[in-house]
Amino acid sequence: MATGRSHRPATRGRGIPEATVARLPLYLRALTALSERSVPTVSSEELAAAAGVNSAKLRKDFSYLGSYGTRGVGYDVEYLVYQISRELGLTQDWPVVIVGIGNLGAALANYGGFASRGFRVAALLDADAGLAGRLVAGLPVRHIDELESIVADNQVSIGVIATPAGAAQEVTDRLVAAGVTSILNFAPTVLSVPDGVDVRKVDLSIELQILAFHEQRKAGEDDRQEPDGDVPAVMPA
Amino acid sequence: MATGRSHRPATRGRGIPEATVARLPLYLRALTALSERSVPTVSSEELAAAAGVNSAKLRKDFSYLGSYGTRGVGYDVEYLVYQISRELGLTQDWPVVIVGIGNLGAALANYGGFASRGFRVAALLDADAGLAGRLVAGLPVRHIDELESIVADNQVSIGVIATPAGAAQEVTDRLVAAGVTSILNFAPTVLSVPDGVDVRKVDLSIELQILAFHEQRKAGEDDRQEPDGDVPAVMPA
DNA sequence: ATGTCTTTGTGAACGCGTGCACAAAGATGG
DNA sequence: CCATCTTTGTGCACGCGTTCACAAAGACAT
Ligand SMILES: NC(=O)c1ccc[n+]([C@@H]2O[C@H](COP(=O)([O-])OP(=O)(O)OC[C@H]3O[C@@H](n4cnc5c(N)ncnc54)[C@H](O)[C@@H]3O)[C@@H](O)[C@H]2O)c1
Ligand SMILES: NC(=O)c1ccc[n+]([C@@H]2O[C@H](COP(=O)([O-])OP(=O)(O)OC[C@H]3O[C@@H](n4cnc5c(N)ncnc54)[C@H](O)[C@@H]3O)[C@@H](O)[C@H]2O)c1
Repeated sequence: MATGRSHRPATRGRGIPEATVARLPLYLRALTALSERSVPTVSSEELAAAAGVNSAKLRKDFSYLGSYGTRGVGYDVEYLVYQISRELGLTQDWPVVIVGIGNLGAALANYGGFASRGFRVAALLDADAGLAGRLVAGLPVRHIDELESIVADNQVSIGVIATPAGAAQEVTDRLVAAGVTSILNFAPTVLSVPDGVDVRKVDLSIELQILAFHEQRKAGEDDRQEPDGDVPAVMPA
Repeated sequence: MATGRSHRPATRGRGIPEATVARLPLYLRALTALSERSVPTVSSEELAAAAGVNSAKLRKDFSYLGSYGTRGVGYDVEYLVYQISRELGLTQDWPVVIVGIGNLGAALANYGGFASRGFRVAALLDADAGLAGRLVAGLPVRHIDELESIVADNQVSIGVIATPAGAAQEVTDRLVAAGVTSILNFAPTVLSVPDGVDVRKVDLSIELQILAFHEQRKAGEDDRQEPDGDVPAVMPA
């Protein structure tokens, strides 16, 4: 596994910073709303406000894509929608499989935001044979044993995992072996994958704990109840 | 709104870096698993592997909490679980309300990971009068008009929004007015809140788009089908 | 054509986060 | 009590991301 750090001039032609990539969908959403209202152009200031970011940041982000603005006027909404869509790869169709059709998996299957951006649910998979054939969001749940053939037949490259944590690594291994190279993981586990496979995780529990941390700090600034004292002396040997 | 940037020595006493805070729940999860297996101590190397991070990073993270390790041995699992829990504010109970009990909201209500870390669902709220009284995960859905009294009576400081995007800002305003100061938002919208209120968002659609970007780049490295040429000339005036 | 006014695109400075590499701490064995 | 060996805690350097601030580009009016 070559680290490949030596060359790579930080920011180059196709080299869009990760932080910028993460914001492009945000801009796209704001632009789509403007497009639906038939707004022809927006300034970086307006668009930044709509997306909830700093305008200088937005301009720098766009500068990585090229010079698509017109000074004194702003950005052409339709053109920018197209450019960002193309950059994100949304001009093509992305078949997705969802594995684990329980509470969360079913909610995801019903989620309209999937189809709206070129993501098509190719199949719903579950290990529970009792679920097989049942319709969820208009699609039949299929047995996990069909995973390999479904991924191959539909050229699925993105998998969503909504199984219990204990099954997530096994499912991941099967997805990767079948040819999936991007995984969105909702199970609270660290997944290990080979190089070349991307994993992103969504973890509700972590988000809540981060909120709790800040919440506690806010409260502590007023109360200042226990500076340090009452820590149970559970010190190790 | 004072920016308050001038002083603030980057990292101080209670000043734990945000990136570290975001990793503490990860460490806590790994440590809890070790605790259940009655493992007494772990080295930074082992724990880092379990949490999927670099061991130096883990040690630096812990150094912000204090010196809880023993050189030559490692960290005492139970003690560390306690320290991290305390730091995250998980030694106390956090009542939470979930607003919008549709597909996603119901899945969240059913999620076991909530209660497991001191988060208690105080109420489920929905605007649909038809849902009122119906049991979801053992709790009755209550009408959104009860929001203010429920938040006040239960001292709720954390709210979860799972309504459609169009309703999210209005719900946010009501939550904030009622006293909620932390919001976890699942609706695909930018929320504006007053200073002192924290918002974290979970956005499935954005995650998928980020995956698609990298997926496209991977494919492009082999194919290199369209270098630039066939871009429709939709250039603005 | 010329001037004014708006807004982009970016150079530069700064701060945060990451990871290396190592000195010091302390456990453990003789 | 000393030597050895493991593992922590952290100084340091580096790179990424953010923000400021401004020159230049260009629209638009006269
Ligand atoms: N429900 C939530 O709001 C929520 C929130 C955050 C995270 N999560 C996580 O998402 C995951 C799913 O949550 P849920 O509430 O839907 O659980 P669930 O128990 O309702 O559903 C899990 C589904 O996965 C299936 N499954 C189990 N093993 C499988 C395997 N090896 N292959 C394929 N399918 C398998 C089960 O048959 C079941 O249908 C869990 O890891 C949970 O921790 C859930
Ligand atoms: N389902 C998913 O997997 C998923 C994934 C990502 C994001 N989201 C987002 O989460 C939100 C909910 O998704 P869903 O699939 O559960 O939708 P849903 O339509 O099933 O549920 C929405 C619920 O909110 C209630 N509601 C509407 N207006 C309200 C108001 N003003 N106050 C209180 N309740 C109100 C509705 O009565 C309904 O019960 C949406 O914004 C969606 O974009 C959903």
